[in-house]
Amino acid sequence: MSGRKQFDVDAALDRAMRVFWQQGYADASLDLLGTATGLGRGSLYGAFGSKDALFRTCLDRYASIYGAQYERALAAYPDNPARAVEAFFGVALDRIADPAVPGGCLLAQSASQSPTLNADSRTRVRALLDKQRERVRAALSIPELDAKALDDLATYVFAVNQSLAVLSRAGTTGADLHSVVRITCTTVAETLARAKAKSTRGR
Amino acid sequence: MSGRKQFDVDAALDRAMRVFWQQGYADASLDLLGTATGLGRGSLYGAFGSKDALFRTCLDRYASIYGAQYERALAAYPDNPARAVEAFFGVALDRIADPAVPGGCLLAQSASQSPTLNADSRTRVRALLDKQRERVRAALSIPELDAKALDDLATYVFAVNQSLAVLSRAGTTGADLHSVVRITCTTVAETLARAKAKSTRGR
DNA sequence: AACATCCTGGATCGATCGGTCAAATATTGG
DNA sequence: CCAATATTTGACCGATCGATCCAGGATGTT
Repeated sequence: MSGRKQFDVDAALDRAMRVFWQQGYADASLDLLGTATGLGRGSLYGAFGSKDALFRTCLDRYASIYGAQYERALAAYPDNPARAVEAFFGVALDRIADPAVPGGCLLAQSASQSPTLNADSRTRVRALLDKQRERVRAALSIPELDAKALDDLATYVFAVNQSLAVLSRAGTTGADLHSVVRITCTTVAETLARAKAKSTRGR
Repeated sequence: MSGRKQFDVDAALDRAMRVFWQQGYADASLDLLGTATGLGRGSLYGAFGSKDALFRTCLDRYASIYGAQYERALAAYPDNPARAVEAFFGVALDRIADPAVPGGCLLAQSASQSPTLNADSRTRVRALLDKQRERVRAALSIPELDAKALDDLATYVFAVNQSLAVLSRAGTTGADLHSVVRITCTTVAETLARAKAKSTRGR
């Protein structure tokens, strides 16, 4: 046995992830990926199998990194779902405003380009997004809210979060995004308060 | 003089528009466009100049068709902005549910792929979207709402509308989209009511 | 030091892209 | 019915794509 790995796989994945993130799947050519990672085509294929497989690995890495951030934010206020959602959006806004990483959201833009993706990648994107929505749903769950209302509210928060990424890519200013979040958070807080009030009244 | 136009330009534009709409700019190849319109490459270039120019013409056509629908909906309830917004979303939901046209929204997905577009096309997309947002702003304008709150609310409605298109492309069900719209409309109605109440109180 | 093993970089493949051009076709004016 | 003119067609171009392959180099064991 000999000839061990001669490059840092994680570092290369980070670079590749950013290329996909910034360019989208189709416009992330192997040349770009190779330049960004400092690897030749042969190395990329040897290490990851194919462009599709590399993409999926990057998706997982992205979901792992930012999914954990979302989870932390949602868990920060276990007794106050409205505040938790606020923190959730804060993660997205911070990431979007961070000049060190590309704009938007890798998952969101992958989803928007879904029809042109490989079937496997499309499935993976869907699964990762569903997981994110489920996290929001769990954080919003309070006894006073029935299942249908909970699903709707989670879908709503999830939808707005997706739109933040898309809008920022389209050129919407950070101030406008904050406005959207502010209104959304108000809606969530009021919806929850209304559910509680109704529950108390009906008791 | 002789040799007049031998094909229906509008019909060809309709076909081309749907190809861009369904495939996105990059994946709408000239072969696909040619097959869809029944025209050869030479004809396309003779009539429209370039792929970019054809795309922009399709953008304008799209904005003209659906912009008019949005405008009609918003104007249907001149004294009730909340109802107007409801009608506005109704147009989007109907179009998304219509099996006769591709899913999503040509402008929304063009915006989401903005970074890979030609600079001219990108500018055009931005302009058309700004126009749409301005329409919403005008419909929401009531004396009791100050400029900042009006801008924020218009941005919010605009953002949710964009997200509907993106989400539907990503596989979100029509029922979920309706839920998002319902919550959003409630928010708009309450925001407007709150502004009116505050204005009366402060008088 | 010599060997076996794997990684690396670059040449190369077939396919497809947007765009161009000349020959063939269709239409209109005389 | 013929000639003039514009349009349509399909072959073709250079560029770029994802993917493959192989010779050469780096690495760790013996």
